[in-house]
Amino acid sequence: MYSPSDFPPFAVTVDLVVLTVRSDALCALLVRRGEAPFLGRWALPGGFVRVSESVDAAAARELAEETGVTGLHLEQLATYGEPRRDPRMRVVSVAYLALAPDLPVPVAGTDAAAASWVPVSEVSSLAFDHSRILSDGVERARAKLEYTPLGTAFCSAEFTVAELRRVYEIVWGVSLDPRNFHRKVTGVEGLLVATGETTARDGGRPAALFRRGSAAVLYPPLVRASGV
Amino acid sequence: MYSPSDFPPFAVTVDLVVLTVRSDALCALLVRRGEAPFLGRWALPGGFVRVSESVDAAAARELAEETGVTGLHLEQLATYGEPRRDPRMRVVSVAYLALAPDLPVPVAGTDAAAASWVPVSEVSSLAFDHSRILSDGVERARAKLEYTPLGTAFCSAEFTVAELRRVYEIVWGVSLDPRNFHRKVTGVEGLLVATGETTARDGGRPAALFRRGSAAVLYPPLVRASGV
DNA sequence: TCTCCTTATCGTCAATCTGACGATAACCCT
DNA sequence: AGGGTTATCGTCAGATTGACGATAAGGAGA
Repeated sequence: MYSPSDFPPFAVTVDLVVLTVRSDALCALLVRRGEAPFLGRWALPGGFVRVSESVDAAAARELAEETGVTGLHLEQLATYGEPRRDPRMRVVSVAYLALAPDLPVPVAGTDAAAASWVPVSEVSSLAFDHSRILSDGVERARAKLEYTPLGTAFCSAEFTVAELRRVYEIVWGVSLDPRNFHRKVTGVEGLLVATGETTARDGGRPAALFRRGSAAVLYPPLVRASGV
Repeated sequence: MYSPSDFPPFAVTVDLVVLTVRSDALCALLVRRGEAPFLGRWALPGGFVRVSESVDAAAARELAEETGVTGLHLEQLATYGEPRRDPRMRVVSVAYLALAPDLPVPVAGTDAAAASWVPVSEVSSLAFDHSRILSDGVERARAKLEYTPLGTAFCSAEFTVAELRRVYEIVWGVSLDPRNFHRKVTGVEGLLVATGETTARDGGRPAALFRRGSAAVLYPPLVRASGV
């Protein structure tokens, strides 16, 4: 199989689809490219995998560099390896999906130009094949909200049912019945852990605060395209 | 970001998790390594991505070479990039999952040593990190049977409800109620298209033959761990 | 040919789940 | 105190589910 002598050399990079929910929109973290090709164009944050570093570790490192935060949910999305996706050389890019709560500031990247949160609905054409990667990431996030507790990754450590519902509404682009959503979400085993505290962020009746539970899979799932 | 001059070189390979259902077991296609390291050990089929070829195309090519069949379902599984997964050099491997109906013969690979179908329950430790890749592939297949029409990829072009049920039973390792399975599966929109023909393969009442429909997602899904 | 065996397919029924939506509860503001 | 707002609980009819009975339609052997 492998023959160490004559393998064709590739560059391997990681690209990050970092999503958050802020100001009523699903936003992605984008950087503006500071060099050719695609100079001045928006792109996904990312960079080379180092020789002694695992690909996963490279993604975590880039994520920390870009957001200034560690501990975010990070998972592999897919690998993109068309021969001509980078005009300069053969680059295979492993894309990762990260979900973040509404972070204080976009954090200026260490190397990249200005980084900022852009609503995914307003993203036009990105550098390289990054538009494709972004939409794959968004679709993955949408799908995962159905059957995993990933929606909570968009919330801070403690959150209310209404905040979680807003996440679902914004990511899915639908509106959900607050009463049915409350019933379902509190009924899913291991999704939410009540802290016992309440909060009154909105003038209405104070809402109970929850922390994410230990469930890895939602059963029953929250189905998209339904009145929930 | 990218700086073409000083990128660290990697070898990029594809590894294939090819699954089929045969003789009452979920089986994977394995090859026996003909060279060091791991000489004589079982491994997943795979090989180098060529310079001018996309990663997806490399996977499809290797799959055709190994099985002698084209047109199988093939999807990206994940990418494995630990620094020391190959003792000789830095190799990043993009793994693919392929599902095949019970193919006539294991087909001797062009370059690899003998290939054969091995029940996944009997697979012990494979070369490299291939055990991990295989179990990721099996888990992906199990999960995808729930909400995609992928079970049909294990069947030939025309199949009966009972054949599809056997696929589910074997892959999930459970036993399903034939009556409820029949009701659900024929109730899912776009999953099955009746051919109008029947077959009597098993002594019992002849079963209607179906072809896979156009549905990409099963709604409602067939939930695992239930009496279906 | 008739009976039995096997598998396919259709029905039934109670328990559960779902979506729609009414009713309260508990806060804020004026 | 009254009105506005959000949270949470309840109710109810319709759909879905799992368990399982009943019937259909073939083959094998008596």
